[in-house]
Amino acid sequence: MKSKYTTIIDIARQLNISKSTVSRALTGHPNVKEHTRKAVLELAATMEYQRNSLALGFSKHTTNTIGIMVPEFMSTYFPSVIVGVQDVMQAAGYNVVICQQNESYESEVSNMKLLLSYCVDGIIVSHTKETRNFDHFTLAQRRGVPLVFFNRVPDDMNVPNVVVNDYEAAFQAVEHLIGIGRKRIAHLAGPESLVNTRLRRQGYLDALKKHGIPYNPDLVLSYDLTTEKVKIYMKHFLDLETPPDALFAINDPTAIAAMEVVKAKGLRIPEDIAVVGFSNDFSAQLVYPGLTTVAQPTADIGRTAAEMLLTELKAKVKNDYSIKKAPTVQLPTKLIIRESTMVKGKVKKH
Amino acid sequence: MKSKYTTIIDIARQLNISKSTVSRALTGHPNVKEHTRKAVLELAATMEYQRNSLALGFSKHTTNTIGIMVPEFMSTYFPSVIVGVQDVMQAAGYNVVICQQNESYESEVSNMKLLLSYCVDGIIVSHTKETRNFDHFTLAQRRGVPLVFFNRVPDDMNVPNVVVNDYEAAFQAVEHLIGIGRKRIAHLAGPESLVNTRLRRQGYLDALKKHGIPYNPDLVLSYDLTTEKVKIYMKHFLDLETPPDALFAINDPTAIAAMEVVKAKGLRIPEDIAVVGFSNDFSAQLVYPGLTTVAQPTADIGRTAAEMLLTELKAKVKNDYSIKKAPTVQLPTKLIIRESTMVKGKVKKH
DNA sequence: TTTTTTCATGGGAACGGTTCCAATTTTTTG
DNA sequence: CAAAAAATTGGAACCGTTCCCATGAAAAAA
Repeated sequence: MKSKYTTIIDIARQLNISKSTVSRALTGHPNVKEHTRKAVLELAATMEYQRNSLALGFSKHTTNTIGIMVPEFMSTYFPSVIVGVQDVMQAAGYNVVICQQNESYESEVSNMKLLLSYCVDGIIVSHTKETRNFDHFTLAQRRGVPLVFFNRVPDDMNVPNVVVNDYEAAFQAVEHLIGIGRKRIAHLAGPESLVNTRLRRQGYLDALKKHGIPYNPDLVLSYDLTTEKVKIYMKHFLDLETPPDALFAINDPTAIAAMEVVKAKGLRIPEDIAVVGFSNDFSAQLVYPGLTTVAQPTADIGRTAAEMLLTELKAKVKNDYSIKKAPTVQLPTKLIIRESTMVKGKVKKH
Repeated sequence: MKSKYTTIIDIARQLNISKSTVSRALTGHPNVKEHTRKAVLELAATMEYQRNSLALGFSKHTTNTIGIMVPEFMSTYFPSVIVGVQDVMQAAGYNVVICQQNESYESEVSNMKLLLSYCVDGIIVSHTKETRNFDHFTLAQRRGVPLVFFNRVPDDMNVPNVVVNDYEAAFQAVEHLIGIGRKRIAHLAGPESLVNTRLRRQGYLDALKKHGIPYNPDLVLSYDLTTEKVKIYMKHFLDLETPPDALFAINDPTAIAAMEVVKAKGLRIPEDIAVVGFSNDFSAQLVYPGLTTVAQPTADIGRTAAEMLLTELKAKVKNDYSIKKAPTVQLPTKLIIRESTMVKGKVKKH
């Protein structure tokens, strides 16, 4: 049995015209007689004709589709970036397919191959916490498929990217903790592989230095972003001879998991330990007490990344393969102060 | 300039053999001399050959890729279903692409066309709250592309689906509210278009009936699942002459938004108003007070849907287009009782 | 050694669409 | 009304891969 799909050949046969004419009629080519065009369009509708994108992409080597790949989406950060991306790309007439690596390097490589083998026109991506080898990304570049990174950006690739000033934001966050009188500020950092980890930690270190607080290596731990580890490390902090009086966490899930430990131990937030997170996840406002955190303009990050990709796509069409420095856009963050760092009476009442 | 992609023809030319042999060597066909196979594989590696899935899918009319489409992913429900789906499908050797409708019918139709035009082998889907016309889904069926629905299932389509017993779960949730002595139980229902809305409301109604509580239409409002509306409707409930003493919300985001209103008004939860949500979103345990809710086995829902799709795909290969009733799998829910309905002293201390 | 079978390879059609070029028809112009 | 120009249409190549069929070579059987 033949395929159930209607093809332009089926239409051509029925109308006794050539498939070229059918193709022209369907794509809106000017040189088709009105009468013919109408007949084709009508028959196409009744036969439920739908253009085969595989055949099209195959022959044109371009698909009008872009991919976005995110390492996870259990927090609201990545989903909301995606919504921003879809916003812009759909308005520009592009389709968007989403891939998720589940924080697995292997998954990332295979998703990348999937996207490339389907000839997407461009890819917006944030890499996993495991990624140390970037060959699968440079491959895309060699193939002429433009990439735009956001949030997690490989530091030795010349590639357009959208980020926030992690260093500055972390600096401010820690300065805020110092401002409310904290001296023993612990830091739960992320995996070394992420730029964010390094930048935020540097911000932490420099804020301490500026205010004359000596750096205490016992109070800084890098970890792999799994909930179990937070619990272990936070317990470790609390069991120190002189435990910390504040925590700056690499992100909100970390902060929230740490808060659980603090509360379970019967300590008060912020009185005993003030806590600051990062990214202003939706849950930051829900948790008790409300979590002070660095807000990122997630939807804007998505929109900006999408616009940068559109620029790349246009440049590519014009064959403008200039080997200049790839653009970086830095969007502003904002420290959102909530109860987890409000000491003087001003605690939200429930 | 030629395409930057390496093709089997490039390899064939370099090795001075035919493309058929190259193809066979690459796909692991048995009838290739070991010597030849090795040469091909080596050259393919050095030339960074990567099979063009468009050409492949185009010629075979099957792509080894499935699509999953979800209406939104700002809550943890859908992302965690997706993870379950990926789990099973990747193990079965399938690629997974994700689409998001953003609760827009238009987006749903265009995503559906996108997936079909890319010849995905099957689609797992939950429709938007706006969807009333299901032609874009029956089209897939007519094309022989198997569908599996979950959570939001069109009620007049004979299609495999994975659900929970919304009716029973709602019944239990409301019975629980009655059990703690509530008589004026309000219900914020979802849009009429969703089966879930209707089933959960029926559960609500029948629980009231069973316990001899007369149904009060003033206490039931259907709404469109937008946060602004919750606020308006919840205020409306609280301004009633005799306001409700409990709320059963269609889902957790609704419950949480409603709780905001209650707290802003200075009322206590659960003393003045007890609240129950649905789905056990990650935020349900974070919000203060902890939200009583109906837990759904999200990852299992995803895994089950994926397995059903695999069954469909196998049946299709065997040409087993039996026109029997499509299977429905109902997975168990569990009422998670938290502080938002704990009256007798047992309130979690912070 | 001859015949048969198996193995390895090459050739070419097919998949569905676009696009260029040539051919035909229609329209315009002289 | 014939010639030129423009509009419309058909034919064929092309995109990368698989797969069927044919062919030739090598191995096994007679």
